[in-house]
Amino acid sequence: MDQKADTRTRILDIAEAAVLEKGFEATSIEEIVAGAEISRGGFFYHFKDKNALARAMLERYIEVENALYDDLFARARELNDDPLHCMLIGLKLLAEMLEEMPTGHPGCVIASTAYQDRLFDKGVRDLNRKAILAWRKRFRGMFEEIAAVYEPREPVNMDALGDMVSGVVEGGLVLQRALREHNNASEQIMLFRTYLKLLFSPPK
Amino acid sequence: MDQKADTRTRILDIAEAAVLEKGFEATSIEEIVAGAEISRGGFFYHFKDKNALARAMLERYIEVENALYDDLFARARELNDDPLHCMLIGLKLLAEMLEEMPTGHPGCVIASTAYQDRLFDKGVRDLNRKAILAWRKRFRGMFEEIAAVYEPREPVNMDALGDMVSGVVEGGLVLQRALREHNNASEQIMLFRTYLKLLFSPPK
DNA sequence: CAGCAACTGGACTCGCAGTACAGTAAGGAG
DNA sequence: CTCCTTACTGTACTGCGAGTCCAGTTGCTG
Repeated sequence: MDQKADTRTRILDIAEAAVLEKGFEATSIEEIVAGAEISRGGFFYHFKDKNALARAMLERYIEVENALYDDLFARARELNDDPLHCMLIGLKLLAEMLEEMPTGHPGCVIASTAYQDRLFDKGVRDLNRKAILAWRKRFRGMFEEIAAVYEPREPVNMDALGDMVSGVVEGGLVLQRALREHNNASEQIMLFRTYLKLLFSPPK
Repeated sequence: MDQKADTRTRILDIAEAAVLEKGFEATSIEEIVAGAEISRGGFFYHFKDKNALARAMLERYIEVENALYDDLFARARELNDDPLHCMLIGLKLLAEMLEEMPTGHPGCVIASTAYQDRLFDKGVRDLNRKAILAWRKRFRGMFEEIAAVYEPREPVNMDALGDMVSGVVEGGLVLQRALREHNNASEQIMLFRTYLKLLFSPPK
């Protein structure tokens, strides 16, 4: 029972590392079982097929990411109670965190899943979708708090602005992957921060 | 000779449509040859392997994309000679174009390639990289022209700002794919436009 | 008519996903 | 102490898709 949890987690760890490095499709089950030191039979005991693995990975990843955002903005809130400054500090922390991550942060998982769409079943795609919608809601809420204090200088769609956080991170990660540079994502976040500063500049 | 060009193009057309719809890995050669009405042998006559196909697709796509940007911003320039307004009009045109594209525009190809990295050889990855660097240069140049007339209100890294055009488009397309909505990319571009408006607001 | 370009078609290898199932070691419930 | 379940191991097999090899065909071209 405990064994089960251990092995399952070990499979997920190994699979996640491999998938982040080279993509889902390029990661063979053979390789995962070798890394986790189990048999092929053992793998299929835990996961019905590769789809089930993808689903479990996504679920775990989304939880981690949410906890990370919770933590990041909680720390930011402690540093400054103003919603705008809290957001700016949170994004700064996010940018710093991204820079410290050597081989690109997990955000990839979302884009990766999105781009291999047909490889996955409906369950996986829905999970992906829900995670992004949750982030939209989260950031939209924060931007509305800000807008209650700072009148935006230009009219903006709050849903789209919420999405822009995810979009800028994902876009930055795409650039980073393709360019094989290491700080594009954090630079993009820093630019997004200057946007917010300009958008919400004078308090009401 | 003409036949060759025809068939090659037909293969590329079919492959591109399939890859955009469901990803490179999920597109089998079997399916491509069925669509192009040739034999498997015929396919391998034109392309050494799937990698060569990917490379050819990317080359073609990058050319099309560059031509598209040339055209878009040339039209924008005709409408307004001021560099800032030219950029704003160009982005508006880009956003409109993206909205009119039913199943996501080719931009995907870049992200798609980036996320299936290890599947491809160095040639493909380098092509991808060069294309993004070319866009960085292109937009950076345009932003410098703008900055010569409009002092930026906040200090920004011009390379990063250039990348932000690609990043916002790619990020928007990731969202669009994952959410199965249809105008996220164009909305993100419109938000980026308001950023530029705010950043370069008062003329020197 | 020779020769090359542009194929067709079939047979084969290989790697990987997934199935099937028989067997086993360890721990708890009765 | 035995029975049962959980968490596996190990092997053997199917099926698919990529990629190779190659012999043969068709059509234009010098």
